[in-house]
Amino acid sequence: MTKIERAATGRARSGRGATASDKDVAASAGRPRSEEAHQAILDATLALLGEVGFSALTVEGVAGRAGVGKATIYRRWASKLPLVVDAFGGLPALEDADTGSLASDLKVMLRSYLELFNKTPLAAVLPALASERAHDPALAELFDPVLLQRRSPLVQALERAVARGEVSADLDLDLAADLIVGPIAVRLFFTGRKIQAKMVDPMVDMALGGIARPR
Amino acid sequence: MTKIERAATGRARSGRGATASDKDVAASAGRPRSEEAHQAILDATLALLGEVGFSALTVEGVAGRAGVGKATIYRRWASKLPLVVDAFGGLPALEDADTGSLASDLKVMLRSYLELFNKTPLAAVLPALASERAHDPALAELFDPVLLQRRSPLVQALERAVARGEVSADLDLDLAADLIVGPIAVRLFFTGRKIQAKMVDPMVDMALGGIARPR
DNA sequence: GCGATTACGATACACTACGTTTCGATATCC
DNA sequence: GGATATCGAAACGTAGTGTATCGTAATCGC
Repeated sequence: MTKIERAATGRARSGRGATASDKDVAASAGRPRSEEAHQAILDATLALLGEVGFSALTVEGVAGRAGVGKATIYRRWASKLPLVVDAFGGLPALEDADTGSLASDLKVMLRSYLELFNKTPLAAVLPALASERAHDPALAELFDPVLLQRRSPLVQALERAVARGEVSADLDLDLAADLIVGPIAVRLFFTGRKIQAKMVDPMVDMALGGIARPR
Repeated sequence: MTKIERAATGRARSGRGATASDKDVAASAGRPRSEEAHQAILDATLALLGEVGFSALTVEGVAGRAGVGKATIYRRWASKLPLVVDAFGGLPALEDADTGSLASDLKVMLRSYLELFNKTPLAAVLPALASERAHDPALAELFDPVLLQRRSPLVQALERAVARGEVSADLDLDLAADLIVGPIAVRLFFTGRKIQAKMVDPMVDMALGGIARPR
């Protein structure tokens, strides 16, 4: 037994929801899959993503860091890609904020979102997965719903604003959400231009000018 | 000699501008580097990027497609990354359009830009390079200026609008440009949501609402 | 308890691509 | 015509992939 200490886990597999990227479901008899190993693999994946980035990430490296055999990883994920998708799914997403006004909601949410980019390897994961999904339909199926779900708090804030009459009811909320996160995505991913926390207010204000109903 | 037919090229190296990703400048004597090989390599790189994407792109594959030895590639580019950056630089960029109004300029430019994504492997190249630049400062130095220069027509259109008084003179043009391209980037790269040509008008109108001076 | 079953970490394997180096041949400069 | 640098081709060591197999360990059904 290695560095992973195993506690009694009962029926281990039932402890987590299927992620659709698990390679196959194990039979009911025999030794259950180690939940500790599973989490150690995901943790090591995220840590290495932050340290070396996506393309330099190797399954061998993850196995070594997690104190796990390579076969244990391949038993659960078919390749590096779905593994990273799963690890990505474990990263914190946008936290909803309901402060009473759309502008304030957005500013709070985006400020805390920017912090996530400093704490997590989000900036390394997102563009890497995006570049793969174009040529891998199977990956797109895994990745797209996870991604869209991550920005749902943004859409919820917009829906509240519609209910309050802050924005027009016939607004395309999906497009509006893209308008809000677009500048951040462009700046963070495609160029090295840092985003200061104090830049959030003008960004939101500029986006809102186009979204809010004319006063 | 393979499929590359070599014409008389004179001093080959002087025919193209240094791209800063050339590995080293050759001395003045001896056989000059083949300009045909150079172009064949870049063409093959772009073709393969479109076919198999970035991560599945191999230098061996490029050499084979270009009818060139691997050493010929490594003599000019240190690795796959700067090669792709150079090939990326050869892709067509935004075409400036000066129609008299900002809204019209943007709509024309973005519509033709969308066509580029259907004709070129832009969607495969951009996120891939973006994900690498975060962990490769040398790549960032090559990539960032090329990328920023590619959207300069957008900024020029905004400057014309400022001169015409269409938008406020104290507008942050850089941020405004991000607001315009942001939704397109998010939709094209991070999700599979296609962008119809008829969606350009509402996108521009929504962005402009925040950018244009209140009427 | 006890045997059947399954996962465990470790290791060996064939395979592929990388990036380097060597080769004889070829093209250009001086 | 000699010096020099590039050419395409091929071989090389290195590293990671994904599979298979080892003996061990954990859980189930009985």
